[in-house]
Amino acid sequence: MTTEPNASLYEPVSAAVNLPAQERDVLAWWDAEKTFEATLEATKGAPRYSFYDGPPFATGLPHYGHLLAGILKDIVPRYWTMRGYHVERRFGWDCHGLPVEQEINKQLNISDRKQVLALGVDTYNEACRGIVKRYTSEWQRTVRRIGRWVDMENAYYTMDPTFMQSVWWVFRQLWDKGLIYEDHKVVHYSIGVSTALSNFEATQDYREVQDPALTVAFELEDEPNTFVLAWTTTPWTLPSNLGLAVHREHDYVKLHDRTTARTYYLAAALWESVFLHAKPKHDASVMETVKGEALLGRRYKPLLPYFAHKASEGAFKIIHSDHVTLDAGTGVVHIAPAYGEDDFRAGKLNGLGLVNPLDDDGRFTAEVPDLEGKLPKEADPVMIARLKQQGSLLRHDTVTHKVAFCYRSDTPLIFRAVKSWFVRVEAIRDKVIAANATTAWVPEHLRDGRFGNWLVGARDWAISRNRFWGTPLPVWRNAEGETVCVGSIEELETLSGVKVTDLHTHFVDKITIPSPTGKSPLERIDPVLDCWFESGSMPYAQAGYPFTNRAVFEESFPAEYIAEGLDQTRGWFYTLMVLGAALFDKAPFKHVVVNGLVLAADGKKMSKRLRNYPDPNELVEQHGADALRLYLIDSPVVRAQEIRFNETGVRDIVRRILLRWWNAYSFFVSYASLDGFAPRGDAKASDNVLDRWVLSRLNTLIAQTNAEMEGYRLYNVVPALLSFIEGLTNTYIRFNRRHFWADGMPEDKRLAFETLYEVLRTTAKVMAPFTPFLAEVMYRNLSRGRADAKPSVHLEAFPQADDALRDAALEAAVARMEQAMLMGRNLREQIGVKGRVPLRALTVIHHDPAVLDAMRPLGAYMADELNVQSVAWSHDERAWMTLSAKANFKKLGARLGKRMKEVAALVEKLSPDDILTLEDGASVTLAGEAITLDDVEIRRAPRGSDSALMAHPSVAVALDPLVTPEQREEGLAREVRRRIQMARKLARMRLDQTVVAEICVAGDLFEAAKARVAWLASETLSEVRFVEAPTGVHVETFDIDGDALVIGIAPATAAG
RNA sequence: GGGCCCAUAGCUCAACCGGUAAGAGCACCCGACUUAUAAUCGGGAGGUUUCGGGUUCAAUGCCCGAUGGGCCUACCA
Repeated sequence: MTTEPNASLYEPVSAAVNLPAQERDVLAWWDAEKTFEATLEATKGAPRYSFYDGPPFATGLPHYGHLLAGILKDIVPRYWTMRGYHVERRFGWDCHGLPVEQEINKQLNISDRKQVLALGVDTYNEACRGIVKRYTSEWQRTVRRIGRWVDMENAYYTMDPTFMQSVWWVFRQLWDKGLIYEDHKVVHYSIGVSTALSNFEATQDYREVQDPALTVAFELEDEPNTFVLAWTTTPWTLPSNLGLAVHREHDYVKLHDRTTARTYYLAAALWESVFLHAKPKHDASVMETVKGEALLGRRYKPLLPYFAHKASEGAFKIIHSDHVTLDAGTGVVHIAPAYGEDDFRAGKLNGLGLVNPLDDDGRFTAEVPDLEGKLPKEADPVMIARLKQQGSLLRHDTVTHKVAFCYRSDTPLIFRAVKSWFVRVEAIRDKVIAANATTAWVPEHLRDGRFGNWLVGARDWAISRNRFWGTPLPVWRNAEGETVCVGSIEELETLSGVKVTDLHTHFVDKITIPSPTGKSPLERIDPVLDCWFESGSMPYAQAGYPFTNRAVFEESFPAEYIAEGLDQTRGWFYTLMVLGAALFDKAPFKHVVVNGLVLAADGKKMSKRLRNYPDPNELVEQHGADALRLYLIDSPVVRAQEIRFNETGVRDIVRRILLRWWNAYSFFVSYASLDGFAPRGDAKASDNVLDRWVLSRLNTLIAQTNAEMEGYRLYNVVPALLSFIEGLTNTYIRFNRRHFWADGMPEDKRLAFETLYEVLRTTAKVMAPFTPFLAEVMYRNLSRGRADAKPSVHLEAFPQADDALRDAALEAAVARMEQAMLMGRNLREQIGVKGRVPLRALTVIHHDPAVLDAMRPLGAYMADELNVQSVAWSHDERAWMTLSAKANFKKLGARLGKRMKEVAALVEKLSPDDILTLEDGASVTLAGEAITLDDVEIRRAPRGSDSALMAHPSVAVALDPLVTPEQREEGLAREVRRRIQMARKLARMRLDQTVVAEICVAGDLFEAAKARVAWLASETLSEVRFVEAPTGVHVETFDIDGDALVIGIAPATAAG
């Protein structure tokens, strides 16, 4: 450091700072200097810290949820970069899937599959491709503005051929492991638009509707005139009935109904509601009760003739199903495997087979001649009439329930089995759970709670979608059933002999693969992959693994860190975990920080229509990105809870943290410039107590911040920072100001500068990951003239705590001092003596002399702050206070258990001598228990005396309340001084300008002022004159406790 | 319907995963200070820790139930 003394080393700093404007300058500078790239360059070759960025859908604009996630995705990588790791950050875009198709459907006015086919899949897909990058520039702007460093230029797109090829590879891996199969899946199906709907689409619109509720009698094969009663709200599914389900553990009754002269089976718990409580009431009586178990396997006559031939294939029997409940109906569920998920599962499990007499438009086929061409809802009345006529309908009621509607065609959705491809998640569930057990979550409970539960209940994952804009399933098949799964572009080229440039359906569907055995050519099957399959493949696909970047992938898998919202439990977290476990038996990430939902200030969802939240861009321009970043990580949202977004909260961060911090910095820069201070780097050499204290606090902050960041507890960072900044401004600078005002550069002043410099520059480094802008500005200015300075704070190493500088006893002593001052001010208020009237003595009381010794160096600060003439120290507590003891419940409770109460009562009766014994370190025996000082809590209370006293567990103080006339007068003189200063200020005199102060005052004030006129003159840089009618460039009249004080200020003449 | 999370001062949040006078900040009222601070500092008021049971020597915290909110999930035919 070879800076010339007296040269102003630092850029001048204004106390009034426009943070957002400053941030914009920093952004421009980062861009110009390519600082982000420089941090990557600087860490090249260092160990990798791997971060995976979950891709957002490219179809919307960024909102607070994205901002929040973006901030979490920035802070952690910045931190680990400063810790010396190489942290690549690559943005990604989720390009495929429904949201994009929907945009295009809206644009092209398309409502169903046929229209797409009519238009041409190539045209359709290219239209989709065309809008994917629509919002990238908005995203880039916002991501940049919040200070997130991420490579958006080389972002991965899930629609890139390299990405899609890796997805194929992932699929092929699963295929080879036998984890892929094709089956039916029961899905929401819209007969209005002849297409299956995704869950997302299907649950958009639930409505209350009334449906028929039929109690239908199925006659048993082997027991004439005996029927099993089943309940259904979908009469149209009855032709497809292939089974009846009971629960094996439920009780069923066989009862005779004289009204219909038949015998029925139904659940014991429900027979009365069916026969007695409803109208018409039947004359029925129970014959016997059996377990459902006893009914299993019994066969019944097909209700309707259409599929009667299925009897030979195992249909028309009574089976067990867990989904049978006793809440409503008869405790017997009619099973139509094609038209319900539970039905499907139960049917499959029991070999009932499957019939599906609906065509793609939802109309009955010729398999059911009576209903041919009818829609399900049209079939209902026909069925009801038929059942009634054939005597199969016991009851016909109506129920009101919620039903999903098609949001496009306004028709109720039905459930219908469609062909679908699956990943056998259930087969590898244990592996997935084991992989999950290796991960660390914030908040912890999610891993085994919400997410863990989800894994435990995981079902096979349906990965195919009958759509167009997505990665095609890489399966080719011919009519004879020969099937090939293709795992790469090259393989497809080899197999087909066709050059492949793009993997979307409108390219690869044209490609056929000749049959290896000379049969008909293999064609690609129809569906595309669920886009969640693609985002789950992201760790492999972003690298193009295994075709490219093998080494990069291997180094970066699994990720050290990911961060997304709580909604990804069922989304990205899940698909990542399933694929990671399936492919590599590994969790693809080690740490995950889960953020909660950002709500508007009114607790509702943020809604563009309601305009119940501030525009993110405007907010950032108003308060700055640093403030937003701190606000968000200091909220419950980083613990996966929701946050009510409050603009005033962001403003508070600016006021409570950023401005205070800035003011400390600007204080330093202005005085350092004034004095030509140039750092030598020897702050440690200072033996000044506050210098040592603030360095200790700084190192404690560093240690805490590292510990919290290593545990990914971002929410603990801001509180520690806040208390540090508070101490820096309100204790360190406030009590140290005099040092900085000294003339010249005495050693103690120089060391104070060194200390403050060290603290500010280090704080900038500590804060760099959190408030990257402000930290950058301060660091760069404070680094001027240093040979070892980096161009940017973000190229610095994150500070490590120097334990040698940490002094817990000193931190405790200063905390006691702060407490003592607080109580001192409070006492002054109690005894009604203002701060300007000096008091004679403050006594600091603590039983431990060592504690007093530690505080002794701080006595001068206390005397000054509390305006007392002397500070006394006393360890004789009993001379000042009455002591009592109370049990330390935590300590004793663990030991004593039930005897706690007894001992606690005895502790409260301890004599002062006993307490003293304890304080001296000896023990006292109570009810046979040895009690030591640690086992009790000493309470202190003032004792009658002429001193005002206040006690706190950490320290007690007493103030001598005596005010002599002398003291009173001095107080009055200070009042006058203050008024002169004020008048000077009002007269706009320069700080160093000598003035003439003409004063008119009477009574005590006059006496006090007159007696100390020389003191007043030197304190206020004035020539004080007592006159009848003050004059000057400014004349001000003050009121001091009812007495008038008139002051006139004029500049002193040059002569003096 | 199921799962998970949440409920503490008017508002936003703490409280060392059972320990005994529940803490901040903002807002409010009063006061002080104003030679770093679009400030700052002190004081005051404000709580049956949503409600009801239970476990325990001890519950804001654990258990059960209720109420309210949120997220996820789900065709009880």
